[in-house]
Amino acid sequence: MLDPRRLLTLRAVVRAGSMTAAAAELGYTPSAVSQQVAALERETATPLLVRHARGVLPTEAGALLVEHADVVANRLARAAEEVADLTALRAGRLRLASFASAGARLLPSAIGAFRRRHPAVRLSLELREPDECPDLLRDGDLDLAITFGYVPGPGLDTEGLTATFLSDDVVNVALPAGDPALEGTFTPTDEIDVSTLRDAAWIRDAGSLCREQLVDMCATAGFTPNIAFDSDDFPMVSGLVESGVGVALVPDLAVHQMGRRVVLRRLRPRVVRRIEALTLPHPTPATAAMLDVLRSRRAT
Amino acid sequence: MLDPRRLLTLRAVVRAGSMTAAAAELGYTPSAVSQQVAALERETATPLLVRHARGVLPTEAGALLVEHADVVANRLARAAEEVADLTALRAGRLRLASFASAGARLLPSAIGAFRRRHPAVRLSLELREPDECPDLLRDGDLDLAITFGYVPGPGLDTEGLTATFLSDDVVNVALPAGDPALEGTFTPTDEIDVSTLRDAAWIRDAGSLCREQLVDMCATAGFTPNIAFDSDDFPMVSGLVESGVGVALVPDLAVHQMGRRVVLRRLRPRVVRRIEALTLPHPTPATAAMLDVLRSRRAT
DNA sequence: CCCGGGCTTAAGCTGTACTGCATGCTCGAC
DNA sequence: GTCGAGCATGCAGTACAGCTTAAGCCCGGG
Repeated sequence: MLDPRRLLTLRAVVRAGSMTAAAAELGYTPSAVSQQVAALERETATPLLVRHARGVLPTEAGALLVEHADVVANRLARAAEEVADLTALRAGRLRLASFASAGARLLPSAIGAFRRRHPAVRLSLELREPDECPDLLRDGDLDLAITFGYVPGPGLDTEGLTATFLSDDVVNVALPAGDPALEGTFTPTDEIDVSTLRDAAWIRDAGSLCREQLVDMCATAGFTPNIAFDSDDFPMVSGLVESGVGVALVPDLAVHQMGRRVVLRRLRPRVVRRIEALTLPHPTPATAAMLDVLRSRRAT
Repeated sequence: MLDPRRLLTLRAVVRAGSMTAAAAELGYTPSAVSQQVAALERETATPLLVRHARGVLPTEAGALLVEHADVVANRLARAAEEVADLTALRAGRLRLASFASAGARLLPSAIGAFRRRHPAVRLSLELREPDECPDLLRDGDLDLAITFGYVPGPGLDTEGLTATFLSDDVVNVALPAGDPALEGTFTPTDEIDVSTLRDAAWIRDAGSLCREQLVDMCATAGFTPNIAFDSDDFPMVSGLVESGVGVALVPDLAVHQMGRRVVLRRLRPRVVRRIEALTLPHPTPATAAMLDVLRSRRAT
């Protein structure tokens, strides 16, 4: 493989028509350029220039090398330019992940704002459970993940990652509408003590964190929940609750997926999902920009 | 424009998966590689690698640069390879020039032999008068020229060029077939003294060297020729001679273009066109190969 | 808790490659 | 013919880029 440095000086020489002119362009002395070309001719064991009284002309081999040098030079210039585009957010990509209910409720408006500000950045979003995200981030398969962790609760292993608090998602319990007076209301009015639900049958969200959370919460209250059903779909959970199969935990973000014949109550002690944005500690420009957007939404 | 050297080490690092492995491949210490990458990150003001416990992974910018580096590396390899092809005559071109009669008689078999030996070399041939060729060669517009110079005569200005003798082309005088006994013979048998032609009308080859040569020759013999006609076409010259318009100088190489009703005689003093191959002093491989072919033909 | 693999940093050295200058060459002008 | 301008080149000296060495740090695993 030829020395690219020398190839580029050959290119400058041929374009300028003389070593002296090329040297002036490159900020060198003619002697330096001459030595570079001589070195390249040694490398290729081929004369590349024919020396004239008033400059030089390329041989066939020289002209061939200049063509390649043009491509190389263009690539080097484009490479620098594209990296600049990346940092200026005139290009690039942002790979997002989020859990389902945030993807549906929280992200769309943020994504819209981001796209208006940086239309050239390609966005992608995949649905991921919070506990999958840290490894995906660490492996470089993801740029930003919207996750949650239950409070109280163990939280995620975010070693080596940066977590940005976004909001708290309060968890309710969904009850079948036994009292006709409550039908049609989605606003959680009264609180209900967890221990009250000691004997209830539970319909459980199938997400791995939610599964554990239910068991942990009940253990704290001193009992083991009776799991009647696992489902990963809130409309279905809603149907099961309405049919009287059991009760279910439903965070605020998923409330809109509940049917009309379900009653929601706050829990006591209060259970919250802490929603965070997870990133690598040195975020890419696009990632940082999205964090800005998310933080600004939080304020409003 | 980025430093291509550093770009290529970045490529090696990403391909190897770690700086240490890349260093081993490149024959450097890990420290050297680390410094190169750090320099590139400074140049681009962008992190290019994310450091892990067991190696490194490229950031988006890093991956982008590696793509460009791949192209650069391929080009550098191809460039070296194609230059090697050129010197090994597996590629390249050979631009020939010759005067008309050599192009028709002397070159075809040489070109055939060359093509059999080096089929990958692209050949081109243009018709040029000898006095045009030195400048074309010096300007790099030509690789090899078949030329002639009259002996005795001034010869060409071949300063800075290399001339390879190929053959001597003896010049005859073409006379109208006044004697019916001579009709139908093309073999120049007897000689004729130039001074004998003092009063003849001349049909002159229009080629610049031939025009002068006729005048010079006659001046040496002590008279000025009476030019009746200039033509650049030997069949036409032949016709004019046959019609009795005048006499003409016809070298051996053009004899086959003469009609049947023309008589040819050697001149005294003998006039010869010295046929040479003209090249630059450091011929390209293809040019050298063609010189070999021409020299070997000369021997046979 | 220690160990090992890997990246980084600082310091020092080496070799590449640039400068400066003298030389040789060609061409054009006087 | 002589001289000067413009250009390429070679040599000696030098400076700096980039390498090595050595030490340190971080992280993950036994």
